[in-house]
Amino acid sequence: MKRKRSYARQTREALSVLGKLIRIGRMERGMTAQELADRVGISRTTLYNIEKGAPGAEIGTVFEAAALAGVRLFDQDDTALRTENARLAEKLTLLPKSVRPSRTEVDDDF
Amino acid sequence: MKRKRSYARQTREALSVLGKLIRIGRMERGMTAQELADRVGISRTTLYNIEKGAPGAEIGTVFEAAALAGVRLFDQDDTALRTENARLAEKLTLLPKSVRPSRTEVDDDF
DNA sequence: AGCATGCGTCCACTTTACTGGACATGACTC
DNA sequence: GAGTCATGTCCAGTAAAGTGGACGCATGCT
Repeated sequence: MKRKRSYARQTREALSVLGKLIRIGRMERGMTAQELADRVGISRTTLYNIEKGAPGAEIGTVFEAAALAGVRLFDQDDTALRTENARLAEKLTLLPKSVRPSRTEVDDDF
Repeated sequence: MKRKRSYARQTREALSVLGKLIRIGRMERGMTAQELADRVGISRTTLYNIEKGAPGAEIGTVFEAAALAGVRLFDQDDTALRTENARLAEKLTLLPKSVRPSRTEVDDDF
């Protein structure tokens, strides 16, 4: 049977960071949670959990969401890894309390 | 209901690469599939699927396996990302057909 | 060669994540 | 303030992932 698991701190942090990267990438592209969820093919609830860093989500959907949000993942030559992520990561601490893509203009620098 | 999904090429590649990194890291540490599975708290079957790059696996267990196998994931300052992975990635193409950690010596350079 | 060990893979059963809907809250516009 | 839109969060039903066991095969040891 499937058991409830515990995760190392490093694992939880990685999940949290990836979730935030996805959220930042999504907002930068002016997508609502619903829009991204539709493109990935999951419910908004699940995307919300992914962005929160839930460990139970399927890795395929998480990676797909990341890809559609512009987050670089593991590549054959993983030199490409940092390029985009590093830029996004700079904004990790700037996450607004309640996030919502501006309706008046998109692609602002929030 | 849960639907069967399709994934972008980029997503499948990321999954495949991560799986291989885990396998390489595990072998470098002289761990059998069973040992790593036990430490993560999953079955050998599931670990096998993860190393194969199955998109359905839970991201928490995949990241945990990666952490225990020495693969660096997403960090707060993601400068650390490449260091270890780049070294492992050099061996991506050298994967032996049938893998098994040598019993006589561990930590060899294969 | 014979034996032991680890991997590749299948299957029926069980547990879990995903879903869709619903409701509250926060933020922006008029 | 009223109206709108996006997010935060909960829940019961349902489909899918995880499990343990089993079997064959490859590899390494003696």
